[in-house]
Amino acid sequence: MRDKNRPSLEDVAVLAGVSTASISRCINNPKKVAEPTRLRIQEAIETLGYMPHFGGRALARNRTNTIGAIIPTMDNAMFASGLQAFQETLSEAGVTLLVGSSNYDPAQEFEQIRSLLSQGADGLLLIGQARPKKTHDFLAQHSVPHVLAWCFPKSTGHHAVGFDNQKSGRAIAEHVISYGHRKLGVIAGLRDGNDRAQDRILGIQDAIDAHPGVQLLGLQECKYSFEEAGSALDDLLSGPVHPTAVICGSDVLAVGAMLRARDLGLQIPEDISITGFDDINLARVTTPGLTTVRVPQHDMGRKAAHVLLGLLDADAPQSQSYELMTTIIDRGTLARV
Amino acid sequence: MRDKNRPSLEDVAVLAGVSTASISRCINNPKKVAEPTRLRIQEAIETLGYMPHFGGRALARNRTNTIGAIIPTMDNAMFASGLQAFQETLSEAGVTLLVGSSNYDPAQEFEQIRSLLSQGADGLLLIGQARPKKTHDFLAQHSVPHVLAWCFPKSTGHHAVGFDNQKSGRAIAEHVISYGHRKLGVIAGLRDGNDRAQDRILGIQDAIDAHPGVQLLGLQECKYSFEEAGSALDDLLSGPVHPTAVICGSDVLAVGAMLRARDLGLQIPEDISITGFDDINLARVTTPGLTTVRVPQHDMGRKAAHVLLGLLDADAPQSQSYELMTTIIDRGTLARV
DNA sequence: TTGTGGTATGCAAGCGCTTACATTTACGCA
DNA sequence: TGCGTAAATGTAAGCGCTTGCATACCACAA
Repeated sequence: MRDKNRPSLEDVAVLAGVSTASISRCINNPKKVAEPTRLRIQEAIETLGYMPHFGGRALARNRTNTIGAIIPTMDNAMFASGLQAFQETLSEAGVTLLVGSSNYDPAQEFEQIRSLLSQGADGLLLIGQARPKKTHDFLAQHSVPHVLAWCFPKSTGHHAVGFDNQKSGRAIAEHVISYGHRKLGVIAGLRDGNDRAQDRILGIQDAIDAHPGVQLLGLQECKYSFEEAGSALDDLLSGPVHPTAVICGSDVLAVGAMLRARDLGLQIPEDISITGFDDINLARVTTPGLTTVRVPQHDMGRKAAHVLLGLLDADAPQSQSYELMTTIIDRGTLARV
Repeated sequence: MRDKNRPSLEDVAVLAGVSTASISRCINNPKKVAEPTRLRIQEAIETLGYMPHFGGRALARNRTNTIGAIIPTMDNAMFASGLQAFQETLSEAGVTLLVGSSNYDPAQEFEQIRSLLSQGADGLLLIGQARPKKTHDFLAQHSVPHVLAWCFPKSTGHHAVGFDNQKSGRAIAEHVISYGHRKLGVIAGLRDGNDRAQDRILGIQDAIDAHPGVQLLGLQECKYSFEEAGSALDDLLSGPVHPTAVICGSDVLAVGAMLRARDLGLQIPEDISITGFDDINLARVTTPGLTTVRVPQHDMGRKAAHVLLGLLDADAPQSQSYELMTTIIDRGTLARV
């Protein structure tokens, strides 16, 4: 099994004329080694091109310095940019990122959790709070340090760095209502297994309930794609009464609806108002710009990394959860009526 | 060091009443174990919630089943979606993805290479071909299996899955010229250390050189952000003669230019034509839709994964390189003059 | 009965690194 | 000079898993 080409600690030790222990110390805790020895060792490492063997190290330390993240998909800029910030922050701390994707499927998520864990992840970043009991049990059984992002559960004992989807959903709906809209439509992501989508809808519903006279003419669920959102808009417009505003559960959905509306010859926002959620790049680019809810993706990623690192650092002050605030960005897709 | 809570092979062996060797075999090669034993073992594994220890396994096998990818940034949907496809494909093969990002900086890339390798990556996905000698030497010294994506070098002995940036750059420029444009401007990414940006420019230059009468009025390099691209457009428009078309090195740049053009009160494409490169979601969403070069991001990610997996599989037919084709997508930002 | 070949399992030697503990060395001070 | 102490280094025992080799067992043929 031994790889003849790869130098081991042993080899370095021989070259430098010291024991393997000293090399190890020199690498992990340079102060414990005398200056001249250290130089000799460093030179040996250099000339041999030595790199510690990951397996050996992980075995001896029972720690990999690796953290896993499982997100629905990197195809949504939302998660991609959060992940980018997450990775950068980990990297600064010398920790490496393992990535898995679930495609919004709890079963796949479970598999990825298993997989990343068996790859030695010391901790995990997970999106949202809703998951099958099986998954929860698994995390508990193995006492996996993990933090949840993109949500902020009030109750559970999980660590979380995110925002309150329901509150934010309510906020954007209130905003729409405050513009005078009374007949609303909603295009949301598939709720099943997706608490973020679910909570946003709940929030919207809250707002509607709080305003007598405001009615929800239709609620469509669909996948996060332009095409599906377009069809959802079709359905919303198929009834006898049309909504004056369509609140969408994500920017991708909103943009899909906008594209379809344009194809139908509808002016935005004159003929129909549309709002998004997330504030990804797309939202800045449409004409008119998309009125949406800004989610602090980078902050979330960065902060989640800090919390997770804190969780793994035995002598760090116990990490907390952080609730981040969302804000409404008014661009041009919401009209006053 | 021993983690009291974590069951080891030993524990399972005791419970199942067999040797550790059988357990190991049962996990890695079930056929080598008799039916009844296998069931007994599986039950033991189940009740203990046993999961193989990564370090032990990596040490014994000298293989981690992990592959690293280092991309400039996930903040660009271009790379994010390629990475998504890459990850999915690896996952199907039971391989886990490690991610590093370089922010277009060769030094950072080198660090990430070191880092991922020392985390045990069996192979690497890298973007583009241009890198410092130091990096090349390092890869060679450690004989790291790797494949290059987003490029298709003709000469080197590297494995690659990508496309010819120069050819594609030339193609889009020819396209623009064929529409009658004679006064061109270019907004490109920073060339330094970025062969994709560089090659695209070379291709554009090729096309210009091949058409006497066509002139390049200005070439701006900038970071991949809307704002910088906007400023670049300003600069392009600051001369006495304005370009009738601006060829951009990426969709992000093109969209940035479009936004600025709009702010300046210019109609696209009547007053100025703009083209992109990549064909990310953004390009479908602008008004009018962005005329751009489609890069098969998903295919590239998927194929790169296959090639890399092939490289690592000792008894696989030797993997090849693949050149993928780009196509020009005509939307609405290119006018005939 | 014995021999033969195949299959199922166990034994034990690593894989490369870390670290508790033992040993050596150097130095200051009585 | 001798002793105590601290700093530097060495020794060796694991960490959990894989795997070549040895062993045990069984069915069948001679």
